[in-house]
Amino acid sequence: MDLTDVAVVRWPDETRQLEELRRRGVPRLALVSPHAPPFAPVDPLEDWVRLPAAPADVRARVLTLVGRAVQDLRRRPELTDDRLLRYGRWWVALAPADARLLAPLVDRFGTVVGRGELAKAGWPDGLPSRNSLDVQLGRLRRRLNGSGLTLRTVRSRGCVLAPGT
Amino acid sequence: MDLTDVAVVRWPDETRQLEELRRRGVPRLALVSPHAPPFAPVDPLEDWVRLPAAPADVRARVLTLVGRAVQDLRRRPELTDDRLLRYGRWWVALAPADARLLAPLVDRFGTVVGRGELAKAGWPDGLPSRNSLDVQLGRLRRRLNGSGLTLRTVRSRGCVLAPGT
DNA sequence: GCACCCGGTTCACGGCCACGAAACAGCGGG
DNA sequence: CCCGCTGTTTCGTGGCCGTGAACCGGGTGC
Repeated sequence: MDLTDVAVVRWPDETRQLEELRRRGVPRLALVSPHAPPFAPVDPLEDWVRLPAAPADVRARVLTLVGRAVQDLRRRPELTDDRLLRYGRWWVALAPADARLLAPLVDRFGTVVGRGELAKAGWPDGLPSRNSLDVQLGRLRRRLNGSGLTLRTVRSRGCVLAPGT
Repeated sequence: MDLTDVAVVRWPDETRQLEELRRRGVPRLALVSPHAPPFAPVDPLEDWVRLPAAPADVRARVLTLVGRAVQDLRRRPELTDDRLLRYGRWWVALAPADARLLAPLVDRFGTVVGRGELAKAGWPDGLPSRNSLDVQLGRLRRRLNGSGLTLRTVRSRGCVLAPGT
């Protein structure tokens, strides 16, 4: 996600294109003609600037939109079959145990997954020891360092994987 | 919520005021000096316009901010049954006691909940001590720090959970 | 004006228990 | 042979929650 992912259109000349972009949810900047009435953005992924405008100002607005779009893109992590965990640009290769453990957490991203369920997912035929789940969770946590993802525990309920550091 | 609820500051001259407004979550528009570098909004409740600007343009941007602020006020917190409290992007895991106590407050968001009701919700089988409700409320308050939610007391009436800092 | 109380806030403390980190050892694959 | 993966143990720590006490501002009665 970078500058080129923001659409820039003239307004009101390119109203049709603008509507198409809105429909597709593309972040967009309207360059408003000198004598046109003021613009009214329909969502935070839309901005406008009155012409004539300094290139630096246009660029700044585009950057703001990129920032918001990235926020938005960081919706969900993705766990592939070959144990790659992706989150935005970031990724790691996971150990088999970590991947099994993570599957339900990614699946129910942002909501609580009970310890029982985690245990079942990580060790389909019975937990080896009462503490190994905690240890494995610790390792998983360490592996998520710098990812923008957090594995937080909800005491006596389970764990939740969510955005945040 | 109307035009007057949006703060307008000059930038970079009134940077201090701007920071205060950010801290308080007030929607704000920066009027950027002709030769200052471009501005970088920190959230969707912040916008900017390069001077000189037509009054109609400034007004349009203020209106946009008002619209977003209204959206923001409409937001309600959500308390899941595994003790996650969400409010917009923000969330916490709650302790069991906090969750019980919070339930009626979320339920009747923005209106006063009597102490008696709170006590009953938090301790279904009798309050342990005269002051434990207050203590627990204090802890809950602390937990809501930075959430955009406030737990305010209405003397001799009860408490109200509402947006604000 | 003064003492007093009432409702509310904050602090520190302690017991309990769930988690979490570190360290070590066995295993297996490249 | 080395390294990464995984299980096990041990110990520490930090969250949770009740309790007592100090404190504070605003009434209220004298």
